[in-house]
Amino acid sequence: MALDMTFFQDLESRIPKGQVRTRFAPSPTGYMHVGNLRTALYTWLIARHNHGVFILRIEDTDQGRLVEGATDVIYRTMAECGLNHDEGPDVGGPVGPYIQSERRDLYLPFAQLLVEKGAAYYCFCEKAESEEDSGEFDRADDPCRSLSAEEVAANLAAGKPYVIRQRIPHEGTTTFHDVSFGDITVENKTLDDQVLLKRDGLPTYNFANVVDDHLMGITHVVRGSEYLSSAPKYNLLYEAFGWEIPTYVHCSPVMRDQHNKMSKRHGDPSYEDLKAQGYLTDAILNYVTLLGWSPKGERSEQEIFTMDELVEAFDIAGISKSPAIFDIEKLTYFNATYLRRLTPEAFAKVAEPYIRQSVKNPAIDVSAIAALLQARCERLTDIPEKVDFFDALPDYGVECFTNKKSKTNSEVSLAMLQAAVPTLEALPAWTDEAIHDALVSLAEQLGVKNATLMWPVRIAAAGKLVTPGGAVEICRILGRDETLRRLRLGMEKLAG
RNA sequence: GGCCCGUUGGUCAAGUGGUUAAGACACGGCCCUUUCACGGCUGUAACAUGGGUUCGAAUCCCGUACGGGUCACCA
Repeated sequence: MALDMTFFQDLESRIPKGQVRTRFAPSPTGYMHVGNLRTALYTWLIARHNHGVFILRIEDTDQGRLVEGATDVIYRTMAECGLNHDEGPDVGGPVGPYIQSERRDLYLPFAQLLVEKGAAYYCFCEKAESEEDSGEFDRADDPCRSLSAEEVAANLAAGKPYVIRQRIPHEGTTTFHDVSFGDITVENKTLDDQVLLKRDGLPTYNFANVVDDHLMGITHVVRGSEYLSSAPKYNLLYEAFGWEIPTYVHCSPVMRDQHNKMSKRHGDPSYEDLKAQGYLTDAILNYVTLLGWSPKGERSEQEIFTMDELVEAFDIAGISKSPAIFDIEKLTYFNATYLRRLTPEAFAKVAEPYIRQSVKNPAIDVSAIAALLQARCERLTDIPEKVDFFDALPDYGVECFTNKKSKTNSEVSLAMLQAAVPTLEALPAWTDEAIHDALVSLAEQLGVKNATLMWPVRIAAAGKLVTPGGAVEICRILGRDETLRRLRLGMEKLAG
């Protein structure tokens, strides 16, 4: 079964020399967790920083774990995050196909090539019998490892099912290099003769990776540190093929706490969950990038980066070795910062649906409320409960009128409202400025500090201790009639 | 259990033999102020541990502890 190597040589010739090529290769599980997102981000960043090519490859060699619509989640998330790929299943490219199941016929010849070279062998053993959980790793030699060529040929001719295993040397050590972990050496006797080609003819993840990464000209392999221990076997494979070994970039996991990785199982949020919780994509990306990576060079006090700035600054050497705990508090800080940096118009646009969740009254100016909210919310989902009072005056108690710092109590508040109502009623214009000036000068006339007048007005207008915006803005948005109605209601409460 | 990896404040982290051991989040205080925020200023807080090497170790070596990963015809 001769392999047409000229085909592959031709493929390689189509990849420009020296071009940095990275790939994000998820298996379609229907869920983009934070660790995955970060890996995708780093992979993309490495490609863009080096003006290279970013490839999306779908690894679906596990027929038992296919999830309906799962690739859509991947495409959607990548697109939403701006992690655009240059080559992939949907956009094509010179080294496709980009879905492993569509490349299934490719792997057998390579496995056979390895057999010819003596780096792999056919194994006809029955499927893993009783898990003899011996506890200790014991590389008991597979009997098929020493089958003669004739025996193999006979078994093959008899149509016996088989797998192809990697033949790992008994002696010596293997060393590989990782960008952040440095050189790691292991003894070959601790490595097992892993399966390369499964009984169903599909490659295992480890084999498909080596073959595909080579055929796709991948220069930087970015993946989770859980693959660190299989890296030596990769090197042995590359060496057997005579292929150039790519640069390895292993990333430590994103943890939920000291002991556990972030996981769907524990209810940790995925990218989509975070979106649903009111987090902005840019904030998530900024935070996640800094979770396990830090910019080189001058100490920066600034942690807010645009994607362009990240592309510029991203340096592989800045990736850290130790696991990082995901801190929702800090993500929230980033989100708040991004929210504040939006233009007022952009903020109003993203905030409107949330404001409308509790403010149904069409007469209310939503953009005016948005303006009050912009410096006051950390997550978009905080919004509805902050502005519900615009629609319906809450049932509040008179004790709300008492505030030490503003020097108000029930008695004072009643007097203030009695003075405020006619003043506001007589106002020629209903604007922030007009209301503000009128109330401030009223306070001056009454010989009280601004707060003494503003506090009762705000309480009566909003029926809430804490509100976005002050008395002036709230009255303005409520409108004259509703404001006066509420202030009079407050007076009744205080008088009664 | 074997093998591999990791360990700087509560969290993210800078640091590659000589620093008063950055910075960010969170937390405390002060200022601003019409509530709450925003903003500004400021404070508390760290090199897991024991041995070396060295004139000098967060930085290098060895051990210990703790944590993580891996040991599939899953990825």
